[in-house]
Amino acid sequence: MRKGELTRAAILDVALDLSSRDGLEGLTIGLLADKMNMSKSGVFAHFGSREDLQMEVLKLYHHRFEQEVFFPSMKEPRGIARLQSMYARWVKRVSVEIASGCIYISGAVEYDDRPGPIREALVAMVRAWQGALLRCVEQSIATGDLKADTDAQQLVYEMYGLILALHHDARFLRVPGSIERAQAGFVRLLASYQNPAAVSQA
Amino acid sequence: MRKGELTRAAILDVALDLSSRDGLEGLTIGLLADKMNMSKSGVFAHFGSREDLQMEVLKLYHHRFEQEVFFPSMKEPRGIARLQSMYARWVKRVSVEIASGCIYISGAVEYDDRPGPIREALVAMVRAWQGALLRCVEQSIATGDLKADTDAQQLVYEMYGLILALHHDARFLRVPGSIERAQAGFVRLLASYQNPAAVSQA
DNA sequence: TGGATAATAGTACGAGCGTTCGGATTTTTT
DNA sequence: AAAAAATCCGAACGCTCGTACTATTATCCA
Repeated sequence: MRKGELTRAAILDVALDLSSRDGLEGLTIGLLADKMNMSKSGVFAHFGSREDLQMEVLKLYHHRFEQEVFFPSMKEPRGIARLQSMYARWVKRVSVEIASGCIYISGAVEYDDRPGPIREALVAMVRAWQGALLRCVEQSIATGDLKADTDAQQLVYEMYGLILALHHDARFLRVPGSIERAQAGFVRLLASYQNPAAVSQA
Repeated sequence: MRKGELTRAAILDVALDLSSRDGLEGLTIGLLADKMNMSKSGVFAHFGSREDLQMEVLKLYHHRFEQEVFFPSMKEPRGIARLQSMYARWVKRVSVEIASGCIYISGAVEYDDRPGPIREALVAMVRAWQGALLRCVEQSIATGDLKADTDAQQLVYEMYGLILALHHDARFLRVPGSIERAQAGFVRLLASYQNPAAVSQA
């Protein structure tokens, strides 16, 4: 009972690593077993199916993302400070994932046309994150940090674009300095939407 | 001799369709043969290997991208007009690919950690496109359409981000209105970098 | 029109995939 | 310490994949 949960957690940890590299759809029980020095059936026994395994990996990734990016930022005061914290932590996380790969981003490509529970879960998670960003932007408008006529959805859209470009240029093209571009883009983005009154205040 | 080339072209056409949907790495000779009402070996005989087939599909995609986006824009006069044409045609193309998938974008995820000739070719193509955008931006600076202190690389980075966000939100999340967001983002982007003198001129 | 040549089909192989099942082994509980 | 239960392994299954080889059919050129 206890040992099982332990190795199960260890398997999921390695599985998350492999999935980051090769994608959730590239995750293979055979390779996972090798990395764990276990038999295929031994690994398999901890999950009812490969799909269940993928789902657990996805949930684990989601959990870590929340822990590293979302929750710490919620401690910041509402408004632009929290928004900046969210973005900064997001960039930091993706920067680390330049070496390993980001499941939200690779998953978006893998499951854009592959129906099923994995896609549904993934969509829900990304939507939740975009929703969190949206609420934060709306609060920033309410506090007066951002202009009153700010299109919140548009701002979130462009923030997401900066992150996607970071992942693309840094991980795929391996262009140096992409992190700085992601940061500079956000600064320019805020400059467009920021309330002039609040700027001069700060 | 002649009929072979004909069916070969037909195979590549269908292969491009399948690759757009499932990715180059998801392209399968068996499925391709089914769609062509041919045998696996019949299809296979036209290409020395699956990798050669993938390479040909990639070249075909590149060719179509050039025909639809790059070449027509080069007829526009240098400067911001050409840049706008490039972006507009790019958005238009990706808009169509919302249903089918974009190989440049899906390929960036599939081959970000998979070495080999396919990756090399893909990187070269994307770099070439970004290079074309970069030159166009630099010309726009030279003509005075954009501010003299414009960071050309940064502008290209952000343009690419807008397109990636379009593909992400429209194809994966299936959010309506993403095309308009991509266009609005570009307008705002130009407003940031555009030469005030040129703006009042226009 | 015939003979060379190209184009396609058919079959088979070996590898890897997820999955099943029975038994051995270890861990936990009584 | 004995019984019960959880854990893991090994082998095998059916499937799909890319590829190789042979044979048959269709096409092209003299």
